[in-house]
Amino acid sequence: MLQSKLFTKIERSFPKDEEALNARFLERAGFIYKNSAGVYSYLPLGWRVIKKISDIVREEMDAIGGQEIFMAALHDKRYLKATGRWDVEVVFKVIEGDKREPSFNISWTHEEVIAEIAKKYVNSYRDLPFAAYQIQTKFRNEPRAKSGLLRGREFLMKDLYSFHESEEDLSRYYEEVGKAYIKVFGRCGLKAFYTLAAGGEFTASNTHEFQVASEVGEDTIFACSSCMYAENSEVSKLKDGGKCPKCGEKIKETKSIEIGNIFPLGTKYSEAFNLNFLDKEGNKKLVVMGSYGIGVSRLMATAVEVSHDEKGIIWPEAIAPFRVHLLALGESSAKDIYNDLQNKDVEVLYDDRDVSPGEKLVESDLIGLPFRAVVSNKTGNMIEVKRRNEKESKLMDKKEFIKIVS
RNA sequence: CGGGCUGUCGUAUAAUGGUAGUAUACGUGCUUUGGGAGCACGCGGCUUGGGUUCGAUUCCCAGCAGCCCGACCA
Repeated sequence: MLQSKLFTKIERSFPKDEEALNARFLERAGFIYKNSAGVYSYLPLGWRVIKKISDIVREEMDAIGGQEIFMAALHDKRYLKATGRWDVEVVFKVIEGDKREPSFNISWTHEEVIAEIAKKYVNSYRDLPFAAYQIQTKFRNEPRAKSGLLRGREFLMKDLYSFHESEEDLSRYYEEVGKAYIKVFGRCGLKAFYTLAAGGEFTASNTHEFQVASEVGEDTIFACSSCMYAENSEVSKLKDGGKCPKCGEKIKETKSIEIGNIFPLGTKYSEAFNLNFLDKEGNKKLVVMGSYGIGVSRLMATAVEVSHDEKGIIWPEAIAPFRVHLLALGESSAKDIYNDLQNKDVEVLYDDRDVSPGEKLVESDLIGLPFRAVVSNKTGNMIEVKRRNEKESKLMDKKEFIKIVS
């Protein structure tokens, strides 16, 4: 993409009303736009990141048999009333000025909705197990939105739901999902702790969260960085400096950001919706469910929080909006290199604007693409290539450069 | 929802009870080109309502909005 065509621009200064680093960088560099507190729009650069993350999530969910769907965001009150969760909703009045009681909520989670859908198709043990997921906007009536994209009233979430004939089969799948989640976060450049936690609104049993160590996190965990096991301080009996119950290494107390969670739901929702099946012996049984979430937009913010320097973002390669930032300084042109990269399907942002070298370099650091390639009258026929996470640049010819970034 | 702080050109800021300034962005022209270039000209602003006052962007009250702390929470 030509940077001169990008409709967003980079601000000279940080927004005055944001303290959270993810919001400061992402807003200033034009990745996102704040419409209201905790309500953000994704602009071209930001949406590219979201798409990268979503694609990784899709690949890993598909790999464990998840079938992608897209459910309604407006939920009649009967759904949440069936499970006694109607008092925690974000309500929606269908007609403005309507004085009647609200009868719909806007989606904050989909256990009830998918349980009802599943009821239509599940009759026999032969129909189980299966899993379905979606990536969709979730709405939460947060008393206090904060920390940029980390806690919004509206956010993007991947939610996966699984259906089983027994607790044992749920456990099997639950672990499979846990492993897929570690893969997702790893591919996104994040080291996540597999963390024992409480179930909250969703289930009475213990659950697991995926936590990324960060000072700005809202959670406190006791974590073993040797085997990546952790326990949330809400439920843990571990101590800072104690021994990891899994591998015996030292436990450290740390603040962390929750970027995913997995819930063994049991039969709470299938009971509420009479989601039954007949087993091999012809006995009627309740379907056993699990639900599994990844905060897609929160993941983007987390990547910024854990990967940046004083000059800007340092995107993990797999989720960077582009792979290469190509800068033409001064009178020079990098049009031919740009075309070559595009022919090789290398995602490149070409700064072809008529602005000073300093401005291009500063803004390039802020945007934080993995590779910066500079062409100027100093480089001659060569290209100065620098990785965003390294200090030194290298001069190389076009052939070598294309080989490295392809 | 309780507490605190803050609302001034697009952005970031300054001053002021009596004509609101600077930087940057933007427009025009010329020069310039390796870490946010220079000159000239131009465009553009006091969150809303009430109160005090001859006069309020400024002081007071309330609302609204944003951020932070707490409670709550993916």
